[in-house]
Amino acid sequence: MDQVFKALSDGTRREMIERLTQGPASVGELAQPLSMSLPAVMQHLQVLEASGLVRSEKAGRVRTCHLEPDGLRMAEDWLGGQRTGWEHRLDRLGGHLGSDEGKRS
Amino acid sequence: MDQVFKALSDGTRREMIERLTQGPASVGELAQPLSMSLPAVMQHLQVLEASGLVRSEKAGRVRTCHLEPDGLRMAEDWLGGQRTGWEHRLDRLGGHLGSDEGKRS
DNA sequence: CGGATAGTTAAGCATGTGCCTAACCAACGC
DNA sequence: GCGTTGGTTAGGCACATGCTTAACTATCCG
Repeated sequence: MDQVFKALSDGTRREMIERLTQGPASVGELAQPLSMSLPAVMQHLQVLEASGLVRSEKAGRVRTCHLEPDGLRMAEDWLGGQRTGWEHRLDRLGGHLGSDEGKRS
Repeated sequence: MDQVFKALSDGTRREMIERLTQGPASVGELAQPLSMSLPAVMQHLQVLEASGLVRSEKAGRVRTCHLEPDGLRMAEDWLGGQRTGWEHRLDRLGGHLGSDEGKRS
């Protein structure tokens, strides 16, 4: 979990993820819009893989990376859990707080 | 956004957040279960406040901290957006497999 | 007032992070 | 084979992070 949020805490890595939502990409393709050396991209990629957010396989001399959505979901679940826990507490705490009610996802 | 995920990327800070879902707490109360000096907790608190996830006010000599759920929701939304974007791509791809004539980005 | 309580500031240290360059390896294409 | 392309490894540098202790301020309580 640490690793997931740490991976997400860098803007460059989030850009890479956004790129990967549009479909798989090679390391070079990931690097192209990033104005950054290839080794730097590699390191970001390693962080993303260590976190479980991204997986990649090498075919020939090109490594193809794709998203692993379970990782995103895990982070999303933790966040949602905290938020709903908080909302639940407010419920228990007397329901007439009024204005922000009935909204749930 | 960077700051939100950076704040969440540390286990100690996530513990503090979990604590705060159960209701407001003073700095000392936050520090108690953390086996860590008070200044260290202060620094974590500053990170959390800078990220917008937590807010705190000082009354007398005690500072009371509480969660700011909009921050959590923002992070959750980004994650959800990526995931649903990815799922949507899979949808488009499911109709006619094998033809990849869409966007080449 | 004077002491205990709650927090804050300052300085310093060890380690981690993000980037670079230079060199290296492994497919291709001819 | 030989050069080119795509990726990888190694080493290093600048700065950020997470923590510490020591000293300081500000409130409360008797």
